[in-house]
Amino acid sequence: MFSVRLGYACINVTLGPRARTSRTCRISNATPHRLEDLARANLVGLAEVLRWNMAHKIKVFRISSGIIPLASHPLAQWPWKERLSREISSIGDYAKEHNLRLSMHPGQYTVLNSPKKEVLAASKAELSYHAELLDEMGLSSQHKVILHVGGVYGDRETSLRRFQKNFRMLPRTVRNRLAIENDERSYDVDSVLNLCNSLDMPMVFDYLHYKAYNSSPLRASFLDQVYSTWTARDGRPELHYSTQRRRARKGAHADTIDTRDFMRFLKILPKHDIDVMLEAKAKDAALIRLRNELRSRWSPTDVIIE
DNA sequence: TCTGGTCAAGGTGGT
DNA sequence: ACCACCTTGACCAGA
Repeated sequence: MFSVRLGYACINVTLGPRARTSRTCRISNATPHRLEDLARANLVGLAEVLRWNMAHKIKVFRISSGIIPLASHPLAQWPWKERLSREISSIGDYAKEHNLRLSMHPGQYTVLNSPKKEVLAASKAELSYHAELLDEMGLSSQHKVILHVGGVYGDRETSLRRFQKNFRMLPRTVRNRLAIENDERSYDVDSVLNLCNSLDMPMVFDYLHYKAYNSSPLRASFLDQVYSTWTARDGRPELHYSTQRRRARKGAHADTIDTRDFMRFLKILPKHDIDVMLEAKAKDAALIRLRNELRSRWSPTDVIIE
């Protein structure tokens, strides 16, 4: 018997615009006062989304990187941690009280293995912001910041070594938060698994990226190796799952999750508790639809869908 | 109130 | 060489 908890990323489409969590502004309009108003409104939105999630028994959620707008930008600095400490810690308290799993996923501009020192510096600042936000919430290192390896720059091996070197230079508090995810064209599951083993980091397995990159069928023994990168400090393994959008670029997310395909995926899984982050354009609505369909069409004896 | 151009930012792949 | 695309759309000026 094992448990699969479902989650979704960043946006709740049911609650509507009031519960947005990524209000932002342009650098040209950014003042400390304005940034603070936006961030505070975003945190109110996040609290509302988390309450909605609890009312719908959803315990896994990705916090938008835009929750503190422009947080790592050198021209938009203000003491957000002090100014919003009450709001941030109250969200953390709520998450701990209800045993929520929160994660974050910096965007494509965060490239830890870039050969350019300005890009590396900006990436370090962005990773620190992510880690500091979760730290301020008082959340353990089970609440992850999930990163891709980055660019290839014509030489995958050298670029992997540069990732290792730069990773080792990060503060411990940031390193303990990080997990690495396979992508759809540069670093496949094998290279990310090797990298994670060499750095003692957990690996996030992304199903759609795997399918886009690899032609071989997924095996439970491979997922066992992925799961073994997660220690007690990291919590249960987190996986990403999405359905390919029809007649679209390879790797494009569909609006919803294909239920039959997800059922096949469940049957492959090792008997181990996990969290699955669903990446679908319909967000919370896609999660609820999938969960309802699973419950009505399938009565497994060894999996609990939460 | 709506819309099209633009926004902090990097790297890749298709033309 | 240029452009669209992506994580996670959202802002804003001009109508």
